[in-house]
Amino acid sequence: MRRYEARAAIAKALAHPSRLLILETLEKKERSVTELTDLVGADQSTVSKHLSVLRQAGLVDLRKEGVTTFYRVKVCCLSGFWQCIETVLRENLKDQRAAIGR
Amino acid sequence: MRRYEARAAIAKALAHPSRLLILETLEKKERSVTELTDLVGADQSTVSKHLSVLRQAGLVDLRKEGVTTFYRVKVCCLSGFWQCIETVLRENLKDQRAAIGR
DNA sequence: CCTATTTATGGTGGTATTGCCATAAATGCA
DNA sequence: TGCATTTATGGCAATACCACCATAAATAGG
Repeated sequence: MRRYEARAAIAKALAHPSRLLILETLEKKERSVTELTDLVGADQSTVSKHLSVLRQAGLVDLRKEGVTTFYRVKVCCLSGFWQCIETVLRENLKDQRAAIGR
Repeated sequence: MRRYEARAAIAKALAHPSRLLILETLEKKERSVTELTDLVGADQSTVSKHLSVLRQAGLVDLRKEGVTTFYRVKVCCLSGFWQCIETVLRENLKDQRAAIGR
């Protein structure tokens, strides 16, 4: 069961819309907290905590340059995750349509 | 942002150790609620609710046969998810070792 | 018909998550 | 030094999640 707790901890870090947005953005290039705060549109402290969650899970890494902190994606396996999610969403949509059409 | 909420809903369904155990078990073959309750080792009502969460997310499907309900995996994309999680866990372990060794 | 089995659901208490505010710490610049 | 900028953290209230208990509903068997 220990094994599944470790896995669930990663999934939990992925289980928030703002964090998914952040992750996908960081996949393109690194960003400062200020930039990510503008992107997400929440309080700076809120974004900082989201970043902390992603970091604890080992999904992102940071690089300090003077007073600003640049975050970047640490792992290279996210495409598998995105694909899985998108597949499920497509299936669900298809089922919904089928249910309505009947 | 709507798009990320839909994605996060799927990730949320994956963000619990019991649900991950259930999913991985169902990948092999369909199971009844009783079987899954024994497997997880929680209350039957708890397992039933976990299954409801997985179903709402579109991750599992059910088939009723008399009084028993058989659940089965509905999507075929989970391997991408497992691989991503495992990769992250391996990376984290490696980093931990490196941090201790220094 | 009565009973046992199987599953789902309402209720409840405890815990965790989330968001914002205020603020501290660190850095850079005039 | 004084001040602005950038992040991180503690505090707190609202919400969501989770586990169990009790129980209802449906079916199968005697």
